[in-house]
Amino acid sequence: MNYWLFKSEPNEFSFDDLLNMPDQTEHWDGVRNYQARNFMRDDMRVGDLAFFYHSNCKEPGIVGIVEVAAEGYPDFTAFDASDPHFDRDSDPDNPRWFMVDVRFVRPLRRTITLKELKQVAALKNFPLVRKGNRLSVMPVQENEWETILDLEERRQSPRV
DNA sequence: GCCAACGTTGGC
DNA sequence: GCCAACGTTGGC
Repeated sequence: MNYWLFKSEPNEFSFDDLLNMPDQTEHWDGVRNYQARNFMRDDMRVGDLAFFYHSNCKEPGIVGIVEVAAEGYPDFTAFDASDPHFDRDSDPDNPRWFMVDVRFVRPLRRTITLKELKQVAALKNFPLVRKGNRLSVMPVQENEWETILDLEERRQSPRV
């Protein structure tokens, strides 16, 4: 089993939006980055757990946990000329972009902010906290996953 | 294959 | 709203 992190802008699609979807599940469409695509197409398995991260908002941070509910399959929004993520070069017979389905698991007890994550020595190599990072889907190492869950139980920025 | 130009991401 | 950092594109 692997761990992941999904970024989303809450004014586009928030963790609460996922909670309100039928079956609390939604496809993760619109990823147009090859590295992120490869994770979804090749590496994610049903039951993998992931953090849900709110980006480009007032308080960027991890707000909840989701699970992979369906493994990689073609992102059909790439074939829809009316969709903002349309890609005329993605051939339905040889799709360029893939997505998975994610299902709501639980909210965190509190938002773990990017600011806080950046202060944790054990997360030094976590791609999310590295300067200029733009990956919207990324792996989380098991020790990083546990470090972050430990932070959840604390009231404020710890020294790790 | 190099790299400048461009568009996008996303924190601040 | 600004802008640094990044990935992609396309001319050569």
